[in-house]
Amino acid sequence: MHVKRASLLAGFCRRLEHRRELDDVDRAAIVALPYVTKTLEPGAYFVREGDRITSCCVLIEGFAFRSKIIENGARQIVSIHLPDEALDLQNCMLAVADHNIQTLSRATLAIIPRDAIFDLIDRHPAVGLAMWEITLIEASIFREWIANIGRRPALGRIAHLLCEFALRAHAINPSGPTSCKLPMTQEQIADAVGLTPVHVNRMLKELSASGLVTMRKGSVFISDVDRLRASIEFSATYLHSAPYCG
Amino acid sequence: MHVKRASLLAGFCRRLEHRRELDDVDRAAIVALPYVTKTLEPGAYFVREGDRITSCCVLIEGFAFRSKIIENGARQIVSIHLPDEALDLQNCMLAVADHNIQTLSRATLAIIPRDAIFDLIDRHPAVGLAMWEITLIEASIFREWIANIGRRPALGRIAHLLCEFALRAHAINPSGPTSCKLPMTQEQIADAVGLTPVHVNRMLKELSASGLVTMRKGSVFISDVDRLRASIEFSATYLHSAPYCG
DNA sequence: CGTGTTTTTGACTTCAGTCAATTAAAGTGG
DNA sequence: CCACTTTAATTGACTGAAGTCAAAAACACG
Repeated sequence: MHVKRASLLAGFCRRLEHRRELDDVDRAAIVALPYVTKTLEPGAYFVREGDRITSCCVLIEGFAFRSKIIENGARQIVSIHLPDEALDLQNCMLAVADHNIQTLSRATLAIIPRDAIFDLIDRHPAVGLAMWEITLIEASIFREWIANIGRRPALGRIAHLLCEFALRAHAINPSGPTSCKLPMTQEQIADAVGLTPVHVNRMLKELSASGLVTMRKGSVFISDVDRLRASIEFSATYLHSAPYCG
Repeated sequence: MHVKRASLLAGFCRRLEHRRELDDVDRAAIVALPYVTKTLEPGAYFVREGDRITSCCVLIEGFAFRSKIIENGARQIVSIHLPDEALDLQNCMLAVADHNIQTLSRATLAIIPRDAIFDLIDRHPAVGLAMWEITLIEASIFREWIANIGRRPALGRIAHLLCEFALRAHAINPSGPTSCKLPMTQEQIADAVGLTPVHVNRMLKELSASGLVTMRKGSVFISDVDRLRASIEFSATYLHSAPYCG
């Protein structure tokens, strides 16, 4: 029997199918997308604000985040990305980047030429719709972050971030454990929730004292997701997600 | 000569064309979209978190905003809408609303059945792409709001909100004056920038003392947009907008 | 081991929140 | 047109959550 090497885009394809029913032709087209892979060290930039975008990256392995730098030099992280997510559909469609994209951990990407994406959308409307929906869910997450940063106290903000990450991570691998590791330093968490690293440290220690998380080696381990969720009355509707996320 | 009554969607159509070249057939299809109009009083809700969405509204006249309510009852406004903008393409595509939509001032809407939108996208891919781009720009604005709330001090946050509004308002009517009226109470501004009404009042008085704004009757008048922009080094790249907004 | 992050701590400051009362506007009805 | 109600804006005194600074400890890693 002939074994065909699986495209690294299979996971991405699965994510799309999650949103919209695709047929074999659609699936084949996604998996046949041309790409080159690249592996980056933690913290490496691969898109900077102002860049003209000529390709669209799918995160194959590892974690990444997007950020903005404001006038005074402060950084705000605006989203965190898990494997099999498209990192800059947003930038790609709009041609010029309005934010930076960086790796969190060591990560490998599949870099797809912009034209190939447009071509795919053109020939496979269902795929285009699925991609649109994915960007809409990202927008929903942005809204939740606005509310998180704008209206929740420090402890709740951090807990919310951790919950969201834990749920999204679990959604990738529903059969796995619910506890998980978020590979972010306290400084990065601070930049994601609009606090200072010192204050994040104080709050994390509180969560740690309640046995909800532990910290080690530039990562936070979320040990008791359920209790963490309950403690902040976390609602996952904004993730518009598959059943196991509701 | 036969005069055809113009569709109220002409402005919306123009907005789409701004993003993507459309042909006469596309244009005709947009303008021919079925709709009913509705006029709402200030503060009226027309979508609530959790609603199942069966239609998509275009704001014809007046202003509107979207908001979320968190566990403790606090409200966070996540976006502000101007005439000719689609108010819930986002919700519409995702079927269930993750946030509320309310009018700011008295407003009239064109309510378009969801199916008609899907049909339009289906038959006119260029229109679909233009709509997608519009939702992507909204996402870019969400990111900027995250950075605004997360990393700017109170005065800068408010000034940024005012600048953004002034620019977007001016973009609708480039020949008009740059000064403009934002029909929001100080409490609403507070909910948009993640502050308390009391503190917004203090900051607004500072801006007012510098001659940048005046307040009257539940509205803020932005009198000197250029100086306001300069004072916070406002950059409009995130609006991905037509030349006159850059 | 030594070096550079990352985390932790403590003392101190400040920006923004809270509370509560006052004033000012806008709208209503007689 | 004026009392009457309501909503929005304003003020001042006080509090407190989060920021700042700076130094020490703890890792992680070559």
